[in-house]
Amino acid sequence: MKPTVHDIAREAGVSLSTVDRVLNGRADVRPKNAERVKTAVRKLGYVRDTNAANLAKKRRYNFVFVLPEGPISFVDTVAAAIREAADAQVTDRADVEVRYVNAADPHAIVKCLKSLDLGQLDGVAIMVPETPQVRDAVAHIKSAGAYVVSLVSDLPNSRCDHFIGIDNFSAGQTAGALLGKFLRKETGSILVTTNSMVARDSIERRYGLDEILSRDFPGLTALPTIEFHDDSKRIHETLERAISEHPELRAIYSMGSGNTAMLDALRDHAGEKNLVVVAHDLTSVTRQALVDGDVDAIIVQNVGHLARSALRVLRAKCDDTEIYEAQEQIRIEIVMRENLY
Amino acid sequence: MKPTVHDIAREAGVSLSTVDRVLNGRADVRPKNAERVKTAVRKLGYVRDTNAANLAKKRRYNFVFVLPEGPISFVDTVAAAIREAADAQVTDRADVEVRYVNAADPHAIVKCLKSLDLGQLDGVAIMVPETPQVRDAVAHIKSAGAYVVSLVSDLPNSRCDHFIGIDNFSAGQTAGALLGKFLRKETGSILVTTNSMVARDSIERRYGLDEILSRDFPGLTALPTIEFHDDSKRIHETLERAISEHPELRAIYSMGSGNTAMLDALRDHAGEKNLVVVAHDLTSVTRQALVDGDVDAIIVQNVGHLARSALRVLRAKCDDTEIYEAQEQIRIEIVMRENLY
DNA sequence: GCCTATTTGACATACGTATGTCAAGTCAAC
DNA sequence: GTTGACTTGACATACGTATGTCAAATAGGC
Repeated sequence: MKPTVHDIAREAGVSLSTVDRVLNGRADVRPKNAERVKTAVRKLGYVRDTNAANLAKKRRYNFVFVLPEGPISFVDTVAAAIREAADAQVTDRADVEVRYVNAADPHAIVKCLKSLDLGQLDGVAIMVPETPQVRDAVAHIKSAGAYVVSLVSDLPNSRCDHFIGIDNFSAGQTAGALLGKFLRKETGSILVTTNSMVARDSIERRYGLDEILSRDFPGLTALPTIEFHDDSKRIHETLERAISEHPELRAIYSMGSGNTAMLDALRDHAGEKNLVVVAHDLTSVTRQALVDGDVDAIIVQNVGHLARSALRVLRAKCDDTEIYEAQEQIRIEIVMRENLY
Repeated sequence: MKPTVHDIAREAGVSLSTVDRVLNGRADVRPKNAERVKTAVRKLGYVRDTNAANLAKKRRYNFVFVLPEGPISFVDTVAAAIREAADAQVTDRADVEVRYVNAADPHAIVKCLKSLDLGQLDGVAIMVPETPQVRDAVAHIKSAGAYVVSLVSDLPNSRCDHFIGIDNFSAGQTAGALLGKFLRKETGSILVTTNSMVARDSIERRYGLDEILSRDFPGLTALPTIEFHDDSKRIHETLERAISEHPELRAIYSMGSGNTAMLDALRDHAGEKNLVVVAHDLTSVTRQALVDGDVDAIIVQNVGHLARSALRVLRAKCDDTEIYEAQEQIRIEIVMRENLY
């Protein structure tokens, strides 16, 4: 039988009230008695029944997700996953709200974070680039007693409670290894594209790619990263030029958002080149491209897992409960047409 | 505010007792009143608070896992994952026991299944091949009110409540696609090995492989499957012969257990051939082989996910709660050195 | 040893559900 | 209209925890 507070009281030779005061820090307790309670807790291996406690407290968890706004289809899939997870039983007692900010504007991000009702808030998951202002806002939220996790892109200098996402350096390595193996005996160059290198993600992926290519696939050269800042004309021109200027072009690695334009351009300009294509993130566009055979493989972080993990981690933090790391580890998945889900 | 049984009673104009009788089928209730309760439930969208109910009932869940015994390292990883999941908070209120049977002996399996204390049992997850006897035993367990899920290998003709595992046909397709893409412009043959084709898994994977090769990679031919029945000498000889007899050999696909022997043999006999190797299941052996570069990619079903999923599904069945399909979907993962976890 | 401030314990109530007892109510058949 | 069988409602208790009230116990300062 699991010990209860009653057992603790008996073991410690104090009353239930005192046990409660120690466990919940509700009033001054003489050090001697506090120590006896703590000893009894350790001795009996007491762990609070969070469900019963939540029942008694009528506990609700208030969580907010802050996502970048704009026409980024990956973010849409994340948002959908959050809503689905919030609806499912995974999140009893949790109210979750999704807010959007202009991620390119640190000021706007901070404004959004400052506008949170810290009295109500239990935790927030944020998916924005790190800036000093964001770092301060995170600290502010934490000082108010709420928990903060970063989602998808890490905020290494902010004191977040957890990071929910993949290691982008490894993701870049994985892409590089895939490209290298797909091009096994071939040599040539790889076109690397992204919407913007401002996002830390792309930078890290690029590092990972370069590292693995130079170490394991010296016959392959990655061309300088092309950024096309939501400009589909630019990607068309760039791709066209790259194909004509680089007859040795063998592959394309699309590192981040903006797959749509890249894939459109690819269809127009590279029909006969038979390029190997690796992209990131499973969206309706990349999904279709996989099915059509326009993309060979996609590097994926499962958005359902991201959403559920963020919620579980925030809850665990609120409950001061251990995080089940094995479950919260977001894996770098490789998806091809055959294991598409 | 979520409606409670009190709200239902008020809405239906009956007493709490009657609501309880209807909700838990505890006694005869006049049809008219039963209908009023059910209507109120629907109208208010009442859902039972399982945590509160479990608290009141002092509910415990009794689950048993039945795994194949013998020196199968994949099974060891599954068992470890089950124990880890059972220890973690994921499984409050659950007692889980792991039993081993000789999976090659249908009689032994049935004996094990019959020996379960059906009075205590709430659910069982079984990882054994399907036979008519097993099918009957499953039916027997179910008729006693316990739930049954199949783990890793499906029992399509038994009336299990759920299957926790991957689609092995798709897994074979995935392996085929990987091999095809790794060998992009090459032609030649692929050696296919397994410990035993008795297991349905291997058969399905082989079908998937053949399907994808003939459709998408006609230049590649899969040789007849070699079974080596726990005989490491046989795999050595076979591999040696295959390499000498098939100069066009390009790759090896190890479909199931027995990777150890296969990899040993590979190191001895195929040093200079530079074969592409795809195997199944992440064990200490395949993990090391990945790191050493002896294997190019591994098709994985995450054992932690398998274990947690089995437990969640069994609970959901016991609670008559909806299964969160998106979460329970076991993915066919592709693991290379770079995204190894 | 007394006074006061602090600490403690006993008790009650609650959360949402389960389950039992027993008296009161309702119904159908005679 | 009465009987007996069935159905219902009121109430009590419980699960493990939280939280409040108030009187009693205790410690420390004198």
